[in-house]
Amino acid sequence: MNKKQDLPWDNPRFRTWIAVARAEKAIVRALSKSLEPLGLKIAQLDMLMNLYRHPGQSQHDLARRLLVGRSNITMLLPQMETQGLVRREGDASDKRVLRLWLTPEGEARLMQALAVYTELIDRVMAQSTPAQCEAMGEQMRRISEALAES
Amino acid sequence: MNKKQDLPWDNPRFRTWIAVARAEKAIVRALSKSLEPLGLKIAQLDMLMNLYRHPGQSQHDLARRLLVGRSNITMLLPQMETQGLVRREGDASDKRVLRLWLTPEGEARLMQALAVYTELIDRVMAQSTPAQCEAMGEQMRRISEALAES
DNA sequence: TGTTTTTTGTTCATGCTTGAACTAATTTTG
DNA sequence: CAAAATTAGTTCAAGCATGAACAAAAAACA
Repeated sequence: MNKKQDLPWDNPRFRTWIAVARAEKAIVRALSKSLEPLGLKIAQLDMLMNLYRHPGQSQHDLARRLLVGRSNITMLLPQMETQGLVRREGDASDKRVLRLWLTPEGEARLMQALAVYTELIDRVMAQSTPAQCEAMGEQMRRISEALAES
Repeated sequence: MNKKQDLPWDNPRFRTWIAVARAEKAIVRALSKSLEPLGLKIAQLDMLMNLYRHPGQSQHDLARRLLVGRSNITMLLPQMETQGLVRREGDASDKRVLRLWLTPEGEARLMQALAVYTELIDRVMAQSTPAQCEAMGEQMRRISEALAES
């Protein structure tokens, strides 16, 4: 009945999760700092990326894709519009929904930010081979699926 | 000059990072929900875990280990003391530092929470072999190191 | 058609985290 | 030893994310 053997620190899966959480936090901090000169926050960059890939989507869809609440989008959008990065337009056939598009300015800023972003990620993951990265990404996607089902 | 080839979505490392970030967010949400019945937030559990492994450490050390600001510790501690989970005591030889210990109650609560925690992690990572987990953890630790150096 | 239910977006109060400014204690330096 | 610099912890205001309550619009239903 050695209690220590039951502690999660001896559990490989648990130790891995701790490492993931710490690395994620460190990357987020580093990315925040790197984006500062561009006048962008991570949440804003996430929005820009999503709007680039899914132009004209509604606020509801955007919230779902970003895994945030709808109110979050509402609170964030005015800043983006003020900066001239995003354009918001009412849907013709459904007066409830507002559809979102990147402005040319928004797309340009996104490209600048992506350069910074990929530089950081490439640097940070440089010590893993592409195959190792691919394997890791696959495991992570399985985790997301496992949690989405429940 | 195909612009698309420069986009990060085609970059394996970048795609891996996106998967990591999404999985991390999903796990954090799930863990939050699971801890609710125990009356613990994740930040509090992190504190308990750290105090279990490093009893008597100062608030400054704790903040550094948790990768949070010192003020964060100051703001969080009163709740923990009120709940009777943590004991705070002035250092004899240095009147600036306050040292922290788990109470028996705190240790008991920690053990309950760890059971919930490991159950979640084990379930979520069940589709990866221990070897795969170990490899992933190793890569993540390398990332943390890469960021700590810079 | 008229009533109920669902959906979209907003508002607002709450809680968490942060960083800057501050006090007190300690260490370093001249 | 005295002055300056550093360190530990606190306070406070600001920024963000969240969820509940709400209004308007649309869809489902009878």
